[in-house]
Amino acid sequence: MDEHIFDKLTESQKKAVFHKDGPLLVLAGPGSGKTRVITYRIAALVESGVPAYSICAITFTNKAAEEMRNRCSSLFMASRSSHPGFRNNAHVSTFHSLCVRILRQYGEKTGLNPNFTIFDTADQAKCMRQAVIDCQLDTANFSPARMLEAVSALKNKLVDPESFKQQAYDFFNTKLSEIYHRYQQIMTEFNALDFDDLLVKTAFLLRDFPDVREELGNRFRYLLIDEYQDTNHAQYQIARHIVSSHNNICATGDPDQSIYRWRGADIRNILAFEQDWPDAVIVKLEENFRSTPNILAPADRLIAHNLHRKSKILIPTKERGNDIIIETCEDEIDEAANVAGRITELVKRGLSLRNIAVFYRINSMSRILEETFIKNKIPYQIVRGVEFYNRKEIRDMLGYLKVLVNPADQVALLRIINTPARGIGKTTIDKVQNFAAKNRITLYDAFRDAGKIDEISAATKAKIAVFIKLLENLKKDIEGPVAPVVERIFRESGLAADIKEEETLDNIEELVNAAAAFDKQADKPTLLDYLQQVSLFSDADVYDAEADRVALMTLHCAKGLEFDAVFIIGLEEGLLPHERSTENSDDIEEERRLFFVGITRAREELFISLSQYRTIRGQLMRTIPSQFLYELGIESRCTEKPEEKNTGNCLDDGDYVKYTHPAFADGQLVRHKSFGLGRVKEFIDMGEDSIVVVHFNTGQTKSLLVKYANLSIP
DNA sequence: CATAGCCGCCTTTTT
DNA sequence: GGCGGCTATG
Repeated sequence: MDEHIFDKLTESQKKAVFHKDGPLLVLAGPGSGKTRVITYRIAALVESGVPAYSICAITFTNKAAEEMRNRCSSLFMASRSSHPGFRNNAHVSTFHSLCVRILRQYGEKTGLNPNFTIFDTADQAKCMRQAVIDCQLDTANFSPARMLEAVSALKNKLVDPESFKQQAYDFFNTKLSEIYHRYQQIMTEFNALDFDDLLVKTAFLLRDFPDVREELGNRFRYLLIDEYQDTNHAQYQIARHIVSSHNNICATGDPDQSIYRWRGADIRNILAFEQDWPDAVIVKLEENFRSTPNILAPADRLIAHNLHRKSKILIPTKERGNDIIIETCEDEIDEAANVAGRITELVKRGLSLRNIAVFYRINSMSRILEETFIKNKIPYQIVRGVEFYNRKEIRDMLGYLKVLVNPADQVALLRIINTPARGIGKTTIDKVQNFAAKNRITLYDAFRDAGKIDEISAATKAKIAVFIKLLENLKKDIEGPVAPVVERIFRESGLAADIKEEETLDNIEELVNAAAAFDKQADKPTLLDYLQQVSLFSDADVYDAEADRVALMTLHCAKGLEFDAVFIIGLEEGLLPHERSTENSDDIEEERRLFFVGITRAREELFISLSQYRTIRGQLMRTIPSQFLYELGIESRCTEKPEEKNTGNCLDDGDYVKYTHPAFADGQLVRHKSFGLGRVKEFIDMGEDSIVVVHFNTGQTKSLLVKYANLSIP
């Protein structure tokens, strides 16, 4: 490989890229080239004689993995010496994909059937519902979603049902431990794993089987982990086990960009790296190559408001650019129109749509944008959760495939048993389920033996027999490439005949295309591999960065991406920070990091907006500007909007707004020196003279001038 | 047993 | 506002 490939790296980047063996932590701010360091480090390792197949790189999303694989191969393409097979040999994937691989190979040691299905949130909810009912509890008090959240938190900390039972001290936790236990039982019966199980089972496998640990350590001599700040405890343990024999771990991350605490991400992983690996070399990347100083400085001021944080320097390398523009709009419709107008303007100035993105806090905010963009003929793509694989026809189709591969998957079986309608209704299913429970067999086997169930009429038995026959026939030819199998099953299952709308058909076609793409990249495609991969696929992975369309996505999805122009909308209390995160300061800090991540995606232009009114759940609400706006520390001029119609869209009728006074949200807890604790009843936004009405615990209600009241947030 | 329509539930972020 | 589950009706 030509030496000059590495020439464009900075000195500190080189230090990380050419680091020899042993633990290495790359602490780096946004836009400093972390991911680039990993890619080049893979190249440098191979260059120094390390076989590519002994390198394992972990990324946060499948999309990032795909990109890294591509970048690696183009790096090698650019070099004079070729490294054939490199692309296929280095393992680049997410933690979850790696775990599937490990479990498929070694899982049987723990009694795991390798044909397992991976359950998504909807499947999980069905099982959890059953678990709660089986524990004789009410799904109203123990809502399945809540229970799943609690169980997930336990799994992320690697707490199994048995050890949790030991530490469950009160009523709720005792019940939770029963539910957790039952839920895992059900999952085992169905031969299914949820997302968390993939990590948990792998971590325990590595913990309990030194031979597996050793084999994996030999297989992967180098482990590189990107976005280390967002790893959870289970992932941390897996990483530790893999490198236990050689300590060749390289992690990159930025504590200020940790935005997945709610999902179990443990920021301590990155903070304690030096304690975990005392001989670790730390490389800091402090230069930012992405954003203009006009964007970086406010981002820096914002994040400085986080108290639980090691401060670090962000050195801009770009020339001065345009200031951030903050705009106050009438309502969300006005806000969307404003974004559309701005985008039209940017395009006129020569920016291409693929370099523009709009970020928001919650998915539901995309709807108005979508409608507005259609009206204004602005091409866009929404990078959104699960969407595609959540469609009914897709789930039905996958249901058939799953049952064929894993007949124990009862959730899938129940889905397809009467889809399309074949005269097997609830009553019959109940009878068969009872039979299955009584004889301790799977539901699938119970259906196969339905002839033995007396309560079922002969006519229904015949229908069941037809169904079972259908499945056996479908199963006959499922070897080889997946796409033809999907197509055949679509026809023969009767789903095809049942389709009424054009769009549904298009979706199925897209599924077949996805299967064809899978066939193409797999050495030896199997239906099982396909299903296990499809379950890990999501929204962000479908995002096409090459397409000339504006990208719309949540702030969480924006991680790792960058654009010339960025819009962040909905800077309102309750939305950003989100109301569910306003209870404790740790949550607020995470919201602030989220905003920080959004801001630092912008290369040149950044537009931030808020609406004075917003319709939430059908109710028109007056909003309060987000506290984060003040924390940017900018004096913001409300500029004219492109399609100018002066309707008092700017605070204080337009001219000059200085974001210095704090805003209070309704219901917010505050403390006053003499009145003590109270809750905000109302906040009247009048700039410097804003009034806050507080109902104090003493029973009194007071209207206070914010600038004199000196309220603190407890 | 199938279907339609209604009611009540939840609604942050995602692998 | 959207979905899942339940009920009433054919």
